[in-house]
Amino acid sequence: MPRIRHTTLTCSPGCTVEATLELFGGKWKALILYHLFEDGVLRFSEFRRRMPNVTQRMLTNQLRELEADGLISRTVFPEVPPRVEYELTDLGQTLKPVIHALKTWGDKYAHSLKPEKE
Amino acid sequence: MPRIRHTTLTCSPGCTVEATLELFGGKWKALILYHLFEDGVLRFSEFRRRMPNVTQRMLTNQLRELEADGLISRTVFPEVPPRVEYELTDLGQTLKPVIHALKTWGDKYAHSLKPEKE
DNA sequence: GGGCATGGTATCATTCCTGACACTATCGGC
DNA sequence: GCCGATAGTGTCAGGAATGATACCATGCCC
Repeated sequence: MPRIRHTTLTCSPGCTVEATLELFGGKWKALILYHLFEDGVLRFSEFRRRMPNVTQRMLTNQLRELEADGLISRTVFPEVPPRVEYELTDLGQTLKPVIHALKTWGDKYAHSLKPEKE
Repeated sequence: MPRIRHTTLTCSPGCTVEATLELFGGKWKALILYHLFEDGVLRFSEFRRRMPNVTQRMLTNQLRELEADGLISRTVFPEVPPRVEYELTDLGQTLKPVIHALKTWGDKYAHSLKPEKE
């Protein structure tokens, strides 16, 4: 449903860069992954607390897409009130250096960007 | 004009991740940067050859945004036919490890993604 | 004097992303 | 029997991101 996936990877030598980016290019996905790297396991409501300006619908969406891509797993506990836990899959774990690189760069250079609007 | 920039970086601990992503989250920006890391200096037409399925308008757009963010520089040579060269700024150079991380991950794992559509 | 190359712009359409808001189920506690 | 908590879903709408297409200026070459 989101952007067209380049599964063939034949477009160009740098195509895998594109492909990787499409995995967590969603507006909140990188943040979701980041929090999972920090905390390990998170419930839906814990995400909401960490990311207050994300609507419930968006959060669900992004989580589902990450799940569909095999980066995170979703475990439902049949309790009342319901409990759902999200954590990284093995594949998701491999993204750690990538997210880490993003974070490191951001911490270092984000302040040196020309302000735009806000 | 694009996504709202988080210049304040006060939203959350992982906000810089977001901020970084917004720099090259454009559909073709990462690819542009990648090619610049590979080739050093590129003319407009050389980008077009390397990325045939990007329209001229999009390419111009993305290049201008990267320039506005201070990641690449644009040099016009007053010749005929005109010549314009793009290269990474010092700030742009610092993104190398990030793009590299994306590429490395993609090369390793992109094939193991569930195919979607295409 | 027509065609080509370069590096674009302008305009319009469409598709996709994102957000607001309302609504649902269940069970326990008061 | 009403409220709250949790983890959502459904529908609608607005705006942003992207694409298609056509157009422009210049000077050289033939």
